[in-house]
Amino acid sequence: MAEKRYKKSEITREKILEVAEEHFAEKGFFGARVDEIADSADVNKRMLYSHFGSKEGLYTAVLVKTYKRLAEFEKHFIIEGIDPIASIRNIVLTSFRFLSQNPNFVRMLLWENLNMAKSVPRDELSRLKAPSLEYMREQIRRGKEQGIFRADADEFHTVFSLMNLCFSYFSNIHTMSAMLSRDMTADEEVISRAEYISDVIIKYLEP
Amino acid sequence: MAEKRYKKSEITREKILEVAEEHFAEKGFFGARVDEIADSADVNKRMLYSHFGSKEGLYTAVLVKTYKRLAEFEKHFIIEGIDPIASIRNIVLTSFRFLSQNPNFVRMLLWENLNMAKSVPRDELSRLKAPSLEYMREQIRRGKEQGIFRADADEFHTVFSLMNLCFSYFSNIHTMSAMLSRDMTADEEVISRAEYISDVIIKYLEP
DNA sequence: GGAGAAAATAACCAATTAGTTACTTTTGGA
DNA sequence: TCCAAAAGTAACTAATTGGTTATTTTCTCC
Repeated sequence: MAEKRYKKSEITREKILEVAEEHFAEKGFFGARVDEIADSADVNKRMLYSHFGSKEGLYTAVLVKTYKRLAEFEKHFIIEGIDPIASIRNIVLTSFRFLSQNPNFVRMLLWENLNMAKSVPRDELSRLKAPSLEYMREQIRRGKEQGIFRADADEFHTVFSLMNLCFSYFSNIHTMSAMLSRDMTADEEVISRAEYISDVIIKYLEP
Repeated sequence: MAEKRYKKSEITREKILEVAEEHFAEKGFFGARVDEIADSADVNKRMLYSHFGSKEGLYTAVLVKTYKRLAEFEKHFIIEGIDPIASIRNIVLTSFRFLSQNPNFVRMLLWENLNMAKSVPRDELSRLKAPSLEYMREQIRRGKEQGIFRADADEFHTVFSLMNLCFSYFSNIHTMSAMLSRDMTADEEVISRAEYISDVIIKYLEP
């Protein structure tokens, strides 16, 4: 049972990671404080450093963990034996489900986007390239072959728009709610938004 | 000429503001350093404080200035005497022009969105509510009245989508370029994107 | 041209920050 | 039972940070 030895260390590590995710998602890399993370996790700062080496090391670990959740979720995008239109609706709904369940993912991605090309090199993360993107494109292609979608519909831009529409709903929800004077966090609002996005995309694709 | 007195002070103020915008847009409120801003502006830190009171005061001043640029630009959204379809194309193109010319605006808005409800209270800014939003909605309504657009097209969601599609192109351009392995900063790419967005929106609105 | 106020400077301060060191406690296997 | 290694603690450090003070320079108006 060599693996089980000092299991408590692993628990501490997980606890730090969990708390750190909240802090980094909330305040970003520069806004988050190492001492605060250690305190919130009820762990000595020393342990944080022995596990992750530095603030940056901890941040990267959080980022990897966050991205992994998306990778694991991607299987839900794929449903066999449904028509391309249903497939697109499923992609939108699945994206909405993931994004609403993972607000930290949304925020971490936004921070990353803003801090890009700075301080922290994240080579391994730059090859994110979710496989589901290629899947979406396939669905459009399949629809074209079946004559359900226009042959001249732009596949690249459509996939890009679909992603943007889903993501930006969650990333701008607060600013937009204020700007448009309409609370968009309500459940029925979220669902109606997902439907609308599917409608727009499908209408564009249709002949 | 009492106003002209000590004009140099005003020049210093502008210089600080200009440099601070670059720093805050680049690194955000927490990432930017007061000393660096003062150094870059070739100005003594003391002057920065006598003009703006605090780091927060300076940040708010930059934010106000940035937002004002949008307010001034909004007139370009409005063109009299064109049909609703041309109007929507103009709105998209104008948004693209503004956003590509004001990368700092894009970044400041992203930082604001992430820091929202934190530390810095910005009451006066929360009532941003660009009047052009109402104008967009009017154009859709006008199209409906003329029978060019579907009567049951969702006005709110469409305005929201149009904004999101335009904004997210510029806010995610780097992440997305990497993810989709396609450099989207190139000029012809930007133009084709604007056209695509108009197409999607118009196709949704058409009967 | 000199008086007085505003603008500008440099050196300083107190608080906070990421990161470390020297030390004690716990653990699992022999 | 004992011991070596790992886990954990608390106090410390050096650097950085936003912000200030005491002082000198510059400018406008009489």
